[in-house]
Amino acid sequence: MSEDQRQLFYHDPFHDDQRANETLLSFFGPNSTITNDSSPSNLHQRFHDYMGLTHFFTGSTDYNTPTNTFGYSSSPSQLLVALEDDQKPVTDTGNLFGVTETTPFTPNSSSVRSTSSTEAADDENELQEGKKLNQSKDLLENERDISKKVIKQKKKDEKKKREPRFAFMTKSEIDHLEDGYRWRKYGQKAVKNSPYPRSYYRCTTQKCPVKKRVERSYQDPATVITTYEGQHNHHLPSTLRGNVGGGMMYPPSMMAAQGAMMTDAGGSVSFPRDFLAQIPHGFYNINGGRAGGGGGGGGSIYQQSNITPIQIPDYGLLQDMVPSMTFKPEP
DNA sequence: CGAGTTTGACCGGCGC
DNA sequence: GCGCCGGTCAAACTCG
Repeated sequence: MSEDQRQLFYHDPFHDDQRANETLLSFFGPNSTITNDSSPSNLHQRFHDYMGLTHFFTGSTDYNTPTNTFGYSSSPSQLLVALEDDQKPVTDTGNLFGVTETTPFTPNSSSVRSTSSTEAADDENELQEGKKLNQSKDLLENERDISKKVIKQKKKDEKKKREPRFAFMTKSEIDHLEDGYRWRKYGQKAVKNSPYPRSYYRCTTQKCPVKKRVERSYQDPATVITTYEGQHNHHLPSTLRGNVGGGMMYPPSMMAAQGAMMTDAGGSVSFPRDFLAQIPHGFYNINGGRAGGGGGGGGSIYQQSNITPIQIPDYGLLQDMVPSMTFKPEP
């Protein structure tokens, strides 16, 4: 790997701060070797490397797949790399976005209460009225204290056990890339050593725990680093960009690509569909704004999406890796 | 008027 | 203990 590559793939987007455990992974998986070699065998290898990540992406429920997490981009951008929370190879499936373990917390007051209620019963027989009042007062306070402590501890634990994260870099002029979900900005902070601020977004869907951070790389201002945290517990908002929640909206060229790949021998996976579905931002884009409005005829991804091809140093263009996709602009 | 954004304040974790 | 920093809150504001 060249130094450039290393920087591109292993640069901590958060400036190597305490989140050093967030490792930048190649979009094609940690073990993939990405070169400019676009020979069929190599592409096959790339594909399988990628599919490792794809399987990781694929959740058990529809809305937990990155397909839905990322939704459908309408921003002119291009995915560069993806990174994931842990350094370990991406092998687990379906847990990328945090999975399920968000157990709703209820302070353990029931046990506290049962204890206190028995004690209170004993007290009834043994203590005088005033004493009883004082004791129950104390008990109440104790209960409160315990609850507070439990809540504090729980919060601590929750912090330790951070939501899984997934981050990726895109080339985009737009900071906040459209991904099909609705986000509410709840904060913005200046980033140390960077002229560009970091924005904090929360999914606007009720009780959805997903957050995302968006910041521009100070090393490459054209690069936007997006970090998702948590897992959507709902489908894509159907009101957004037409019926995105309901079905795929591939451009004709992609459908063609899908067909081409699905007939490909040996592949047990429906590559283009899966692949495209996993692409977070910008490979195609229903845009230049709205899917519903765009309308119109077929054409290339570029034509439909404003995607500008970019050359990543030392890497092939992504369309080299995915030759079945119609990446060339139509004349 | 509701939904989303802005922005200063606040809080907790962490390193020194 | 103190200061720094990242993350979040919430009041004020904007926009459609």
